[in-house]
Amino acid sequence: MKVYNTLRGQKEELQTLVPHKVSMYVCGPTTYNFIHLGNARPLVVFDTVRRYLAYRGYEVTYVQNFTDVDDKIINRANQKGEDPIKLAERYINEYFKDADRLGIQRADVHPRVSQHIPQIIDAVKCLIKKGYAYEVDGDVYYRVKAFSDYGKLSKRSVDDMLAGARVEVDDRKEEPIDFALWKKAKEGEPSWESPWGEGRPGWHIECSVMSTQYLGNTFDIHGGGADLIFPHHENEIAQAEAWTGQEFVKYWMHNGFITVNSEKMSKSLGNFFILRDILDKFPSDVVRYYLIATHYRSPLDFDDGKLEEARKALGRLKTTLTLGQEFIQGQTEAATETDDKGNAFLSDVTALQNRFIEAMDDDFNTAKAMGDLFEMSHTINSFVASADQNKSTDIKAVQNALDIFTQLGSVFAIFMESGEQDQEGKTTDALIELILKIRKQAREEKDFVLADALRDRLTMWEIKVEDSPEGSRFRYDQQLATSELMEALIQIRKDFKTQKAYQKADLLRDQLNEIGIILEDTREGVRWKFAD
RNA sequence: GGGCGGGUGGCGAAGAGGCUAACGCUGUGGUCUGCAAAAUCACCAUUCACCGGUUCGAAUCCGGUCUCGCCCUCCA
Repeated sequence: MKVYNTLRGQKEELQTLVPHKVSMYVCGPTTYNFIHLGNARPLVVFDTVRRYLAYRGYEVTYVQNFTDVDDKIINRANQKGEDPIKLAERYINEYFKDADRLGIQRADVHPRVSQHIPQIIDAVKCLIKKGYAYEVDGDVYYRVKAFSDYGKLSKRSVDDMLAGARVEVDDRKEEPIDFALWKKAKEGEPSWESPWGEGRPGWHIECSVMSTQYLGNTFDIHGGGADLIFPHHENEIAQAEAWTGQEFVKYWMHNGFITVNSEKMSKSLGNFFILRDILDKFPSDVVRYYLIATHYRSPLDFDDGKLEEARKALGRLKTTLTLGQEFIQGQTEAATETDDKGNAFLSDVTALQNRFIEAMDDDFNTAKAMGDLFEMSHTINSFVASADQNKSTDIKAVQNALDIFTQLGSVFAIFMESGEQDQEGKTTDALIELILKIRKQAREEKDFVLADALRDRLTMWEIKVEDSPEGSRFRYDQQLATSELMEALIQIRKDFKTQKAYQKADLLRDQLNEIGIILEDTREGVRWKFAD
């Protein structure tokens, strides 16, 4: 298995510290706002890495931090007149809501800066003692020149950086590139007691301290966005390796950016999209598919059309699932063995599974692996189309193939169940069923004008209707409002009445009653309400 | 200015020396269907920014040119 290591700029064979175990740390968000789509990319990317490693038999220990002490949090809290730690806490909770919706597995540990102050102080003390840091008037700075490997991750030289001089000049620092480990307390900021007086940690020290605390002085994988390479990750190395004297991280992984019109999506440019707004418009597995259909190190351009395309593509994979499950459904007896035809089919499926694994083993090539999944989809579809539902060996073959297909899909978490349907969802489904029932009758009566009109109306609500000899099936992705469907139904009933088909109109009213909806005819029109 | 990574069909996106340049979207035609949809089958890049070179052989390696993005400052 190969992983691209930013540290050496090449793909390397993954050799973990402990065989069959992987320890990984991913930089989490600074929680002062809802996360945006750009923040979601590393979440999904590294969640996928984690899931795949587990699929390959690794036991993964996963740590992701929260930066809950930071300038931005403080600024925002002061604006709102709120306690900074409380504000950060609030957004941590919001973060979990979004991450859960996206199907991100919780980390084994989610450490927060505010809960690791003593350990951070110890680390700073150690760095001072070893000559890697110095105190100036309540502030503590890292002495970059003391760490000879500085720049090894971001591949820049200290001399170049000093020459660059885009760094803010501060006379109290020995060198402009020295960075803060501990900041002296200012008015209105959260602060803690330390040997250098009241203050708070600098940004970079937290990750060095918390990652090594939970994963050891050396651990396997450290992930994050490419913009963290410098200075954040470079500084993490400088801090951790200086005080432990050991290699900090074996493999550094960095994801590329999401762009909008080829410009980086970022808070400072203001061209960002809040994740939950997107999740309100598109199902989370579609968003996951979109984020993973491109290799994690490549830039990824965003617009609504991309998600629409993702929805269609993913729909194709899900159709295979539906088709396959329908084929199996109701068949109690599946053979224990498959016949020659089934074996040939299954060996095709297995070959594609191996290609999937090969692709993922090559630095998590999700784009390639996704292609293999589509080919598997074709293979299964065509077998199902030609298979005999009365042959138990065929049933068995489809079952085995679907097992493989869903297992690979679960590595990407793209076959998410819609979850617990709420009351409104159930009513929605019942209403659609009702419309289909009316349509079925119309078709039996060869009233195709009505049948097509009904389908058109459903299509208008973006509900897809598919007829098959077994009956009609419907699918829809977006959350539908009951009120919209009711409008359609009321219109249908009105049409019945216009045609003087009163029996049908009355029947429809009774059927709505059964679902728990009461119609009231008034002079102005028709009103409806839920029965209690 | 320095560092890093790109430029592949109408669009998105794999491929990193040699099988027909994956896969998805879009489009076209056939099967199926009351008509559709879904499914299915077939077709859609003689060519991989450009110019040279290495090689029996290059989209893939080397040199140059053009061009785009990112980092060098808080940012995933």
